[in-house]
Amino acid sequence: MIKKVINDFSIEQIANSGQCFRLNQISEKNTWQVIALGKILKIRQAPRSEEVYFNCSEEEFESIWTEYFDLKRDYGVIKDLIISQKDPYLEAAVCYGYGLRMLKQDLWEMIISAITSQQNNISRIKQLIEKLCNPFFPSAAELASHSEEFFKNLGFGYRAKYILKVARAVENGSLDLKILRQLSCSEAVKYLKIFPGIGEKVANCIALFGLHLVEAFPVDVWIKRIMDTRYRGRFDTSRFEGFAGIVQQYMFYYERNNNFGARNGTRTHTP
DNA sequence: CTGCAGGCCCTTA
DNA sequence: TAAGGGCCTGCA
Repeated sequence: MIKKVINDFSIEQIANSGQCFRLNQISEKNTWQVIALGKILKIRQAPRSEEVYFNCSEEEFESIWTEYFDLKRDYGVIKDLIISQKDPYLEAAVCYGYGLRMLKQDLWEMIISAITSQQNNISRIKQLIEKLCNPFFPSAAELASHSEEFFKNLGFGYRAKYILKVARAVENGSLDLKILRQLSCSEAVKYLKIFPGIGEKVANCIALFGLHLVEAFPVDVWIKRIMDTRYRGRFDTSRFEGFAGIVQQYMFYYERNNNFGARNGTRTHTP
C-alpha cells in the first residue's frame, strides 16, 4: 500500500455518487475496490481523513490513478467558484459532497453503462454490468460477437438491442471512438445521439463520465426534480460555463443521499 | 395487484 | 415542438 494525502477526496462519496458502477466497498475495514482500465485497485481511507492508501506501485499510481481520480484538478477552486454564486442550495450541496471527484472512466465502458442505466436503478445496473465482466470490461468486439438474446437472457431487457447495435457500430467503424474523443461537447452529444438507445441524457453522461468533458450537464429525473422544485424550472447553467457537469454531480449526490425520497417538494430543504 | 427506477423511441397534432 | 404511450425487469 502506498500512502497519499489528498484534499477534497472521499472514496466513500465517490463510490456512492452513481457515476461509476464498479467501485464498491469490500469487507476489509474502510476499504473499497475498483476494477477499471484493466486494473484492480484497493483503496483504504478512514472517514474524514485526507490520508488515502492505494495498493499499487508509485509508477502505476502516477501513470493511471492520478488521472482516473482527477487528482490534478483543484476542487477547492471549483468549490469557491460555486460558493461565490451565493446560492444556498448549491452551497449546501458542495459542503455535503466535499470529497466528490469526476472520475475519468473508460469511454467504451461508459457508453454501455450509460445505455444500461436508462430507466433502471443503480443496484440493478451494477449487477448487469458485472455480468458482462470477467473480471475486466469486454471489448466492443467481444460484445458484438453475441446475439440480442444473449443480452436479454442476462436481463438487459429492451436495452439488449441497443447494446448489440452500438457494439456492432464500433466494430464496423460507424461509431468511431477516436473521432468521438476529438469532438467538442455539443458535437460529441450530437454524434452519440445518432445511435439507437442514446438520447440527450445518456449522451451527456457519456460526454461527462467517458469523455471527461465537464461542461456536459446530464438532466435526469433527480436533476429535473431539483430544477423544478428549487429553481421553478429555470436553472441557469451558464453561471458555471465550462464546468456545469461538476456542479451537476454535487447536486445529484446531495439530492440522492441527503434528501432521499423527496418528491415534488414534499420534503423541505435543510441546509 | 400497481408503481416505478439516473430514458428513449415512435406516433400525433 | 410538445405531449403521451409503450417498453424489459425486478422490487416495494
